[in-house]
Amino acid sequence: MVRKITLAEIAEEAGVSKQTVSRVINNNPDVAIATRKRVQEIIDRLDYQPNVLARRLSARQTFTIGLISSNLHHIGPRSSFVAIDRDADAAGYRVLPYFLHTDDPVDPESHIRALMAHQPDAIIWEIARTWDEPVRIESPNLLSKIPIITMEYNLLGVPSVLDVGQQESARQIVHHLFDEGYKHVGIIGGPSHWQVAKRRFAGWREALSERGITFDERQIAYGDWSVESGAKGVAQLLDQFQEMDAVFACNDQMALGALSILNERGICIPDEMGVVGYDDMPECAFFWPPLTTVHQPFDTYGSILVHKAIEMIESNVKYGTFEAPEMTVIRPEIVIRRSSRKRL
Amino acid sequence: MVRKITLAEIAEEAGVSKQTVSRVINNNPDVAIATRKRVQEIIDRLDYQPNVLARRLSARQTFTIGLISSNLHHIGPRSSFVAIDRDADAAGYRVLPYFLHTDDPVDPESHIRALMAHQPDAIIWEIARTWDEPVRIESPNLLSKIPIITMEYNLLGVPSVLDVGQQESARQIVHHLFDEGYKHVGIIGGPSHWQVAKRRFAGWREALSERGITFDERQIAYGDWSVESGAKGVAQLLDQFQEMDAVFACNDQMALGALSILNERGICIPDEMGVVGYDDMPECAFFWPPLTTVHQPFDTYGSILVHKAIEMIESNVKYGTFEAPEMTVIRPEIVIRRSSRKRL
DNA sequence: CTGAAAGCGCTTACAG
DNA sequence: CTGAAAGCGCTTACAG
Repeated sequence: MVRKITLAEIAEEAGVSKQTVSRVINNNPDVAIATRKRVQEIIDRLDYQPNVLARRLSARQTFTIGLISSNLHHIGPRSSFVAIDRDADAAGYRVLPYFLHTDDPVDPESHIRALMAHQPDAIIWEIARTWDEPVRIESPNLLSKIPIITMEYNLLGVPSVLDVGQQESARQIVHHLFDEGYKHVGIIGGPSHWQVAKRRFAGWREALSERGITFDERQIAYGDWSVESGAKGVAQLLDQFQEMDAVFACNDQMALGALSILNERGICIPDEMGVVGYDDMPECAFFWPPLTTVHQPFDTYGSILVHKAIEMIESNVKYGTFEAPEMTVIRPEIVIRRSSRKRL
Repeated sequence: MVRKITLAEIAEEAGVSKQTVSRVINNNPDVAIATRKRVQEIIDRLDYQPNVLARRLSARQTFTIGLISSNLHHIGPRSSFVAIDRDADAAGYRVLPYFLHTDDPVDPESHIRALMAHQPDAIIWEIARTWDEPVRIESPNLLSKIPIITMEYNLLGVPSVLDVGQQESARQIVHHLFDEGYKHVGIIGGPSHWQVAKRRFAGWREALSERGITFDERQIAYGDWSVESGAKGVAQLLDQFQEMDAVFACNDQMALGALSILNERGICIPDEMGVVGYDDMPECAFFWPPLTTVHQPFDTYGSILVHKAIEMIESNVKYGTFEAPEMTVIRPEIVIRRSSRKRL
């Protein structure tokens, strides 16, 4: 391996001390203009690039934000991640992502510990998983050192900085179906260990009960968020819940699967069957027919997470202490398209 | 900020030298069993986690692979990235991703230089962009130190390790349309600074010329890969190329946009109009009607890139030199679904 | 405005 | 099997 140029060599070449070179690369104003110019020229000529590892090791801060995130194949984690990465970059931080590649049970402590070894200034926990028993991070070592924040639900004993009204918007979209004149609303739920799946399911149940409808097991199918599972789910519902005239798929992908089966069987949407989804992925407006859904501003979620994390980091650097910022509340709105317009 | 436990403290506590602790955490066999046990117990009790930065700074290797990638909103870069991250993890490497968030012109040298500051063991350049004039990495400093590989096209003067037959499969899918009896095939192309867009376009043109068809500007619309642009593109084609009876959208998203407009206008697919896409994203089989497309094994692309990179890293570590591995050739296959089955 | 010294937390030869 | 010394490439007080 070819050796890389070091700060010491620049200092030597310029006939100054290492600190002076350090000041130049860090834009410290306490350098004479002539000195700065001479050093900078040598840096440029030798194509010198400071070693980030060394810099991070010796400095107080690494300007790094750890992120523990779900699989990027899902629109939510993906869109939030893109926003997190972009906004962190713009603020002078690097994101250190740690992606979970399976849907297996996760052990938050071990993941956070692994990330901690990289000395991030803060950690964002972006996994929407739920556990049968409450899970909290126990090790005080882990909690006290740097800010750790979560997306929504206070699962880990760490502050959640963002409250998304999943249940409320699910409730609203189901009410919308009733308002349109549909009577028998089935649901294709998400995997039950996802917190968001539970919330959306609860919203459906709440709307039913507000309409005085008795809860019925036949109205329920479960998917795994995938298109295939939405297709299977609607087929199962058509079979076991024959009076069904509308279906709430708990994400847009599953709604697409449902649309496909319904179209295939010649069931007319929205006249004979209403279909609604959740997320408002960019494709929704181009489904056949265009899909009514709940719009989630994932981009905003990501931005909020980064900015709260940075806020906490800066407090930590300045005062040696940090506290949870105020929780931001977001209420996703429903977007009505043709798939649910029975009255038209 | 609370202090973190260091190797020195473990050594002190255990009454051994730092090297011995180092040997324990690195699973070096040259440690007496009793010593190892005692040290390990203290490590566990104090919840010690070695500082990755310090380790990387002093060791020869960082076990890090730099990645320069396009926006993850596109299925290709995203799926490949997931595979790269997963396979690198499995092999004991961390991926250091650097995502481009805009579609603006990029300067490869500056991106590679920025990544280099993190001391990766190799770099994967995963941007499919093209430049008007040939772009090569000039700085010998950049090229000689660590392996840098690209996805396909030898854009940068660095080895490309994967050859995907984009043009050939585009050609095949257009021939498939002719075989089904379609006569007038329009195209919705991708942005022209994407290498893959050029290749797919060339495949379309090649098929036309093989069928003895004269090239006609009215048959062409350009999109930007998005669903919206596919919708606009097909509307434009319907307008300017009225005899059109089939359309090749250069990715599935744009094909979805096209399907939407065609359905909207009551044009029957596949009888009156054939539609084909490119990529075979998981949703394709559930479009209305299900979409004929070219299947790209993005997952495999990612795996190949990682494994070639690791191969080169290991050669570099062992022999202090590396060379470009053999290029792997992949020929994506077409997947025929209903959107193009005129003969049915 | 500039520099000599110490230190960040590890690993690498080398010696025994 | 174990350890004293030097070093990775920077930054941080501190002194002048």
